[in-house]
Amino acid sequence: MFQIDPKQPMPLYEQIIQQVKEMYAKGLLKPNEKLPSVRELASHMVINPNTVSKAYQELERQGIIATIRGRGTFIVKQDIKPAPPTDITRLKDTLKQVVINCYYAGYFKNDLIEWLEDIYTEMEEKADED
Amino acid sequence: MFQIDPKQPMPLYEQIIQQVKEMYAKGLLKPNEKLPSVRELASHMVINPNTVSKAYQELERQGIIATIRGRGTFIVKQDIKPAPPTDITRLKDTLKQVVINCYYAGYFKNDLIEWLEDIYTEMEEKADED
Amino acid sequence: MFQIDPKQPMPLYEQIIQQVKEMYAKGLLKPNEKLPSVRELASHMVINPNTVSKAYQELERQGIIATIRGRGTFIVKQDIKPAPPTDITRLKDTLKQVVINCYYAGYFKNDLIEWLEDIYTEMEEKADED
Amino acid sequence: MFQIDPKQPMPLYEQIIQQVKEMYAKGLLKPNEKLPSVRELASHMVINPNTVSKAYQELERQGIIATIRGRGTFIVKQDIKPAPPTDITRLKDTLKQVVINCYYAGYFKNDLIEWLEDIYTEMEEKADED
DNA sequence: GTGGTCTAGACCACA
DNA sequence: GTGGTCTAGACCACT
Repeated sequence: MFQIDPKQPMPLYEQIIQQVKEMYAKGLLKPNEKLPSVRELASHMVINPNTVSKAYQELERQGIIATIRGRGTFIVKQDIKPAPPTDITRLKDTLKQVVINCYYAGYFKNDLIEWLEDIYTEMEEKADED
Repeated sequence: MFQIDPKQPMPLYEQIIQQVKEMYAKGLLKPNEKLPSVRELASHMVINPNTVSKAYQELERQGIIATIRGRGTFIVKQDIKPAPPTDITRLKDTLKQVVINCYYAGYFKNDLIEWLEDIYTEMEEKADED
Repeated sequence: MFQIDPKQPMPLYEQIIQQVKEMYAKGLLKPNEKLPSVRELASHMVINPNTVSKAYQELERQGIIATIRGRGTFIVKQDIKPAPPTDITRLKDTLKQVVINCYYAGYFKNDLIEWLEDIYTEMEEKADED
Repeated sequence: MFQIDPKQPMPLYEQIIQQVKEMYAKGLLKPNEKLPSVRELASHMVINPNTVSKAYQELERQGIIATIRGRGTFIVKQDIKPAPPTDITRLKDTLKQVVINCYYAGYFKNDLIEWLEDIYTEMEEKADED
């Protein structure tokens, strides 16, 4: 279900967060769907339960999921709210960094737009499969 | 000249690296141009010389700059070499994360393409000013 | 385990790098084996942790070891990839310098070949002990 | 005549030393032959005279050259004296490092022996040309 | 516990 | 003047 790699620079708990968000964006996780429990996921991924717990807490803080005591953790229906300008600036900055590093790798505007198309196509395909 | 912000999550030395790469990509730094000395830049930025030194060493490792002993550090002419596939995968992954986080912020394909256009326009403008 | 000598002209951190590479080449360090922690090695060698850290970071950059966050650093399985021509030229140059300095010390081709034999014999012996 | 590269890690003055020693070993410089003056060589190489001076001083210390006041600097006839054991250990260590770094570059005993043959062949050829 | 970052300040080699 | 190395000691993020 989830794929994480401890050797990657991104923290494990953040890899989990990204995966959940990605799966929701792709439609692989629907609102009200139940997520695996912390212990279940941790043992399945062979990582520390605290790490999974931290990911879930952060996801809950972001309003992506909600835990109901004694029942489990569930995906929450997202109402897209306009993000604070700080976040948008951060996103643009990250994008700019990608652009610059692509420059040094020999990839330019058209390549990046193509990559974007690919990513969105992949997301929609997954969504249609359901 | 350089602008860094200690409050940002990105390490100071990496902010410097990004700035140098950005300035070169924009044409604000030309090959063979001398960079400020480690001490100079450090005192100007009010940070520790070691931090600047670390940034310069990493830039040298990436082949962006070269140090000539006792003389200083200089921008190196870039021959754009095809990046290893690992790096390209990393770049694509970073882009995918931006896409997903944009999804939650209510920005989609067209917005991102527009942002890309803006970034490239900004880069070319700077390059033309010389 | 490791032996370093602060009196030698080679920087401490590079001595560590060489030792790790030597031990791996000799088979004394196996893939996936854990290296001592930065603090552990530093206190054992009576040097500053930063120095060990620098050595480990450079080894990671060279793909010899990998760090897993919060877990430690581990030897990585080496896939011997053809080195860039620049590196080979550097190796040949270093070898040439050895030859020249041997000339002045009164040692010539046969002596050097004998030394090479000795070095390779030593490496294989260690490898067989496992 | 001499070729030096300020971007290489070896100090300029040591590059000069190595070149002189190499040329003597190859027979391109004969005993009693006059070397260019410090200022001459410095202006020809576009480097600081102090750097050339330092190289010459070190060469003189090693007994490779001798300066006669008012006359110039001359190559000294080498009587090969047995090197102190410390130096031999250092040479062997350097050789071992080359071996280890060759290991990671995918070159092994036979390759190194071949390289050695090449270097000695090159030296003898030059010597015969005179 | 692990490694990563940063500071302050020292000393050295090189040009 | 330049950058490189090393120390001592602090703080942080991650597991």
